[in-house]
Amino acid sequence: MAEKITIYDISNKLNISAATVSRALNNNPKISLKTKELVLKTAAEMNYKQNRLAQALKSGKTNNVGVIVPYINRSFFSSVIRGIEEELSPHGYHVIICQTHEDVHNEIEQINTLLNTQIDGIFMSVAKTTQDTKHIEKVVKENTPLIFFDRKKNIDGISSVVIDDFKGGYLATEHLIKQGCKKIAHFSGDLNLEIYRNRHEGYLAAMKDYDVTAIPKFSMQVNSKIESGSTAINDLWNLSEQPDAIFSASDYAALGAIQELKRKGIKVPEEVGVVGFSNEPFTKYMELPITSVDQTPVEMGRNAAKVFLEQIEGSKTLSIEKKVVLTPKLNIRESSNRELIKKLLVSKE
Amino acid sequence: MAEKITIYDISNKLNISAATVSRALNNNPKISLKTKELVLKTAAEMNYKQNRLAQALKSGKTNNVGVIVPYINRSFFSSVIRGIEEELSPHGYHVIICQTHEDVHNEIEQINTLLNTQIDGIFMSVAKTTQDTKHIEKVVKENTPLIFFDRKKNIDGISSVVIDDFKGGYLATEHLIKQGCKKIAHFSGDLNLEIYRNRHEGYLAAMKDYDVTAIPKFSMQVNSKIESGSTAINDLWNLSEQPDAIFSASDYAALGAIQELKRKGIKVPEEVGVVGFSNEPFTKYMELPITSVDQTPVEMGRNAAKVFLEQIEGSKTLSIEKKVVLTPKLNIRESSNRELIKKLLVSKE
DNA sequence: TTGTAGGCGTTATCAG
DNA sequence: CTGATAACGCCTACAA
Repeated sequence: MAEKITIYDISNKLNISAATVSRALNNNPKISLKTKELVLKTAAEMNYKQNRLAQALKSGKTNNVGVIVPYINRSFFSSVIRGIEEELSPHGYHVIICQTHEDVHNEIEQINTLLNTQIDGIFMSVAKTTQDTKHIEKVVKENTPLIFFDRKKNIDGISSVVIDDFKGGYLATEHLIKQGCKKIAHFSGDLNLEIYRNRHEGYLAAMKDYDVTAIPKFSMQVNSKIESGSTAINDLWNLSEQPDAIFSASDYAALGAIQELKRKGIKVPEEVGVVGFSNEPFTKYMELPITSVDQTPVEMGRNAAKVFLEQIEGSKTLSIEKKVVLTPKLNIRESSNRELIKKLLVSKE
Repeated sequence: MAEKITIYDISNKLNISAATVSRALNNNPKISLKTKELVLKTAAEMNYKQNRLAQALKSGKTNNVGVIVPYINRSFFSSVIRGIEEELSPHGYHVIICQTHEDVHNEIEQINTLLNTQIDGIFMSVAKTTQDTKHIEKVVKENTPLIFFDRKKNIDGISSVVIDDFKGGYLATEHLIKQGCKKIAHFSGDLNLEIYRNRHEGYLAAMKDYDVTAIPKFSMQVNSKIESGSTAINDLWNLSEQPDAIFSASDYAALGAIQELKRKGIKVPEEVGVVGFSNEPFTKYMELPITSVDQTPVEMGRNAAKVFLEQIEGSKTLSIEKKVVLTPKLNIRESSNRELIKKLLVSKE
């Protein structure tokens, strides 16, 4: 049962032409109100459903967009996708997701199959291993709108939505300085990635602006892993002098640092303040909640979607490259909040 | 530039028919190796891309599936989606995501637009507010494969993949009993939902099997929120007697419980053991890591995908309803592990 | 206002 | 083995 019914089925039943049915269904002005209502009524009765596929083939527009991310179940990425979906869904778009597993080869593959499916646009955060960008440039050449979010490459004509990582690094460091920290260490990620370079530079700039000496040995490259954070602390504590604060470009490394400091009997934040980056869900649930820079992922997704919509509304030929930079938000929690701790201690006495 | 090129462009250039080109491209046996290779070569040169849309219109198969979840950025759901994507992607399917925001109206809307787009199948976890299931039955009537995961409704002919919530509840409770707990409380979720009823029954069954008295007042309905967990603890501590363990059907409520117990100066797990449910990422990062029942979401997604594949391979008419029940996994951590704590204490002395 | 006809890109059928 | 043709379901000039 439930044969697919088409506009022809309706037109036969009503003894009118399929064209008329089509017009009635599409609010075409060139049609009498009477026939229109009749068509609409019988369409509903016959349980007619528009075949968006045929429509898409005709119009060259599928109303589908693709989103390419490393892993869909990372909190950050799934939140961006949520933002994209929520912004685009009211406009009739569907979101197709693809994972690269941080592998360029998958990235290339995904882009190709997405183009085959005739999506109307692509949103992507490039894989860590992506160096060559021919596959990405190809998308632009085919006139398919492409929008980078978070992890981007600098390619002419491609819009992007990112957060101001420099500012994020600056805010985090400034906050630690204002808490009275004088010797602030920085755990950076892979400095080949722009985002980590920017966070690092934000850190250095804040140190400079507030006349705090940035000790070179205190800038360490640390993976985004709990163990790496612990190891880094041990490395630091093998030096001749130790920091009184850590600004980590990763929440996981920040967590590892806190765990290791605790093992060493060092008090956080009294002796060492810690700030992380990304505002991973776990940071706020900890017994000692971790201060972290929020990348506002849902907002990022929404903005990327808006850029896309503007891009397809605008004239096709004139595709303006738009660079949106969102301001990160510092969520101050106990791991860095000396004032709060002091108050708590006083109130307990 | 980059005009869309079709098989006709290739056929013109080669002075052969489009049909032959099509055959060459599709590994059709009825074609000479020579022409086939020629076509393949020039197709590559001309940068030809198959239009999957036209193919889909012709074949009635889009190679797209839809996944409907309450929120895509919940750890559990995004992990299920990951599993679905990873299992289906090698088979050439794309995954379209939809969110219901726990609202039936959105659910109905999403199902309709998905059907319009001619997807090949739907995966879904129903919204909490869903009572009436006409919109879901409609999908089956249209012969579109539908597979429930986690939150299902009992509808004839619909396959589902869930975890054995009863067993999850049983395992958690059994574990607490084996840790020496005698008065175990249970925080259940909304008992209108099957999953929570099953967890509750698992709890009761374990208590019975081990001859531990289940005190009715210790079975409480608690929301999946941190504050609700805290409140529940306060309620319990206003009773004439208190539990020595909590099995919470929610990790968030478990966390709230632990926080409140700590505020009261009650030691976890020495005085009160706590077990949660879902294995949310944060549970293992806590200073006191929380024991929790893992729902193996990625596996759930993979299995749902497999059921789908079987269903479309099999004859269309004979759609067998398949019920897959996965075994949950108890991750024992410090919040319930008295043995571990004892050892740690001894080693410290 | 309505009908006719052609085409979107592909594939399947039927001749040749 | 290859070519012509129709068809998938819809939309849109153009004609009536």
